[in-house]
Amino acid sequence: MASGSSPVTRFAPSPTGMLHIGGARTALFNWLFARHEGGKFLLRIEDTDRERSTAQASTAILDGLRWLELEWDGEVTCQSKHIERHGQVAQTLLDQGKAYHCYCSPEELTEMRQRAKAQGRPALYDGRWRDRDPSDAPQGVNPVLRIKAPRQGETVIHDRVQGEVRVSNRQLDDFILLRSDQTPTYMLSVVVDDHDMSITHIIRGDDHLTNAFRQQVIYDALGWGVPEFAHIPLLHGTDGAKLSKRHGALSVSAYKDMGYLPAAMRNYLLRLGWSHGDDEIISNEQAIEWFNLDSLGKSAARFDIDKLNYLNGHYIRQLDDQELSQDVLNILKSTNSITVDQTAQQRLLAAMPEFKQRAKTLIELADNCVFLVSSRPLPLTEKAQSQLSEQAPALLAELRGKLETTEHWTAEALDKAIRTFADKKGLKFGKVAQPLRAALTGGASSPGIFDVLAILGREESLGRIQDQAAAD
RNA sequence: GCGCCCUUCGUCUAUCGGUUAGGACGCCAGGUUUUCAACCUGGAAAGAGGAGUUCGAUUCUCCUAGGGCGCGCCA
Repeated sequence: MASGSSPVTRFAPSPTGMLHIGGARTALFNWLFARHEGGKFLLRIEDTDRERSTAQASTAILDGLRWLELEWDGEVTCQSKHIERHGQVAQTLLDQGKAYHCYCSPEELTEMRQRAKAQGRPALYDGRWRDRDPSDAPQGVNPVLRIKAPRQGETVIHDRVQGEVRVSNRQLDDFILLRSDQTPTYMLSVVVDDHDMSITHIIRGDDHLTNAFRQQVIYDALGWGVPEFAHIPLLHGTDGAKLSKRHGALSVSAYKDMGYLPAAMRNYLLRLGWSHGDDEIISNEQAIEWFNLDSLGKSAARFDIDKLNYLNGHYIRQLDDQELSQDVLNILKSTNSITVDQTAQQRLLAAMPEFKQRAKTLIELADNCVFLVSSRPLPLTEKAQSQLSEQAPALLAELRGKLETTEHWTAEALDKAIRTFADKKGLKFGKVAQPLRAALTGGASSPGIFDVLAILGREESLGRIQDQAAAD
């Protein structure tokens, strides 16, 4: 049983695709539990399906975990390395009469299931080779090895999330341990590996809940203690359907590309199925301090991008300006083919305190920053063009003359100068600010106009105003 | 078909038999204002349905409905 003072959890993905957010959350919970308990968080790649496993998927999963900053302990284990050991365990089961060979063909099994379904019985293997004399074995057929599952009574698992779950053994059949090519099945491999790796807590999606019964049967046959189970509810897409690739870009790397922060992602995922009273914004430290299995919910949750956006905005505002401007710089370089020189870099850094207040994602932040590093003359959006119609060019020409004489190019001084200018002209401040904004940014919305002016600097600002001002 | 799991505002959730059913996102209104955000204030918004247990059920039990998962020589 899971006694002892140092729990060991594991995340055991099969390398058949990207790490999606459902898997990411499972990893997060395992990681948090291990960190909270001062135990270990191990990573095991379940690659026994040679057909579908790929090295790329393996790499993608590892990259996803690294991005989320979920550090695993020790070396990554590959299940395929333990095949020999799995075979040995199967052999002892056979030797002890707890497993047997079955010579059924796939067609025979399919027919068996179909008939059972049609008759309203569970679609299970009927155990026809269980007590059959081995001398009946057909020639030239490689048998599979099946476990002798109990036929009476019931199998009970104690789950930290689901409670005590019991099922009649009539619902369990003599499932396969070793395929006809002698390779172990998932059911055997997980049990042996979890045991050999001294896993104390198995935290995984509740799509494995019914597997747990079968695994319990193996544990019992082997006389091994069973780890603690915690089957967490699955994540659903926005529409309530199962999370799948069809429901949008749901791999972890896709969220990275969309400009989400790992901290936001972790916070969001944590609150999907786990709670700590009314707390919503939970730091990594708090999460580790607070995480427990008892506060896990039992029902499936839908993915809600709005809330992720909100959290991401929050964490962007928390981020260090230096780090943030570097992120923005990288995005701008890769997406806008803009040459970002020294001044542009300085502008970005100077812009961060203001600009980070108004972005939900890194991508949005970078978009908002583009005008800072664009070279003159700026392209104008439709809205900017309308702001620059009629009297605006003349107004800007006049304003430019005024600003040229401004001694100190600071937000404070410019504030004063422009307000005075508007007053003298008998204009509402906005009537001056909007055309100015259009000239400076090429758009109709931006952070405070004085900040923009200060960030762009005297020369660039005056130049941009000049571009849109009426000729003398 | 058989089995298991789930069901509180649109969404994520709190509630460990007694609450005006709380918070958050989103939404609406107002404030701030120089645009967009951010921020502040206020508002609308929920116990799937039905039985039972109980002085009293969102909370416990059962049934129904709906949803999910599993039933592979996949993991």
